[in-house]
Amino acid sequence: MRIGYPCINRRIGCRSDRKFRLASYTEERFFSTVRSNLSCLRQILEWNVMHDIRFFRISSDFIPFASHLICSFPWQKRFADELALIGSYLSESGIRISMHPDQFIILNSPDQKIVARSIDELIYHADLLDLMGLDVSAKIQLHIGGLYGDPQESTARFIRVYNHLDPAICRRLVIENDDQRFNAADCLKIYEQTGIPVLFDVFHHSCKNNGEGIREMLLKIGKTWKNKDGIMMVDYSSQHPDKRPGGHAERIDINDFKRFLEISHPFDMDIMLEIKDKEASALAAVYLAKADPRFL
DNA sequence: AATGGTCAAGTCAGC
DNA sequence: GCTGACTTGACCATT
Repeated sequence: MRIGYPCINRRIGCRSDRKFRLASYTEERFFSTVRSNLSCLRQILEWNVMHDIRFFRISSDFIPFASHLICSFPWQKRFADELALIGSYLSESGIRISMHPDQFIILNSPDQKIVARSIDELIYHADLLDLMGLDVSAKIQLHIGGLYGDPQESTARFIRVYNHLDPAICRRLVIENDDQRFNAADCLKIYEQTGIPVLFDVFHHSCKNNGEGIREMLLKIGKTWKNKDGIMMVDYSSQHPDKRPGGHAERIDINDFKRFLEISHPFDMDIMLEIKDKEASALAAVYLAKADPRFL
């Protein structure tokens, strides 16, 4: 079991998700931003290793505008060496990576232009992980998309698009239940028709479910991950007391997390903490897990 | 130097 | 039909 956090380390003093405005795009700006993101990612990863955190989500902004028309810079070639270097560090340190394209990436949109742009963005994600030389256990997690007033047809559209995707995307893509539209059971149905592993978001499941328990879901979902995919990834968070249902907590609720570990024991999984204070909660979670020999 | 409106992209609920 | 949430800060024009 690994524990990780997404994209940002708040105490290290640099960011690997720096970007800039489209209006100020220049090749120089692009180049220097990517270089700075590369250098910071390395620092974050080293900090993580020092603190026994071996699961990390790389921000989709790592290469800003990578899939945008404006970006004609051959970043794949220019940064191949640097990316390979990061990749060997990841492999030798046993760090697992995930990526999570954001809400604009929708494969089941009725609008072909949106689908085409989304696929371009997924190609960028796959390219990045490929250039790092990571095996296919490094995953790209995506929600199914919109309902468009007809969940069945929207699901069918997702599957049709998936069946025509580049294999470079397919081998890394996993689908995640969301808190409003497609729940874990919906994802499992899509798995049955496509074989796409399901990434279980425990918190989203508590927001939208068909009454299934967590253990029951973990048992089913664990089977959707084949050997080459690695052990299942799970997203964990808890409810922010003041926000709408689905709002992520500011800090980890350590008792709730402990309960989750106990409920999920002995399933082996890598847990991504989607909590606002990032590495701080990850430290607390790792500390807790280490204290109990059942979990490590 | 400080400020505050704005930022590539989509969907959907709520007004 | 428009705005805000999702996420989230930081960019950048204006003062």
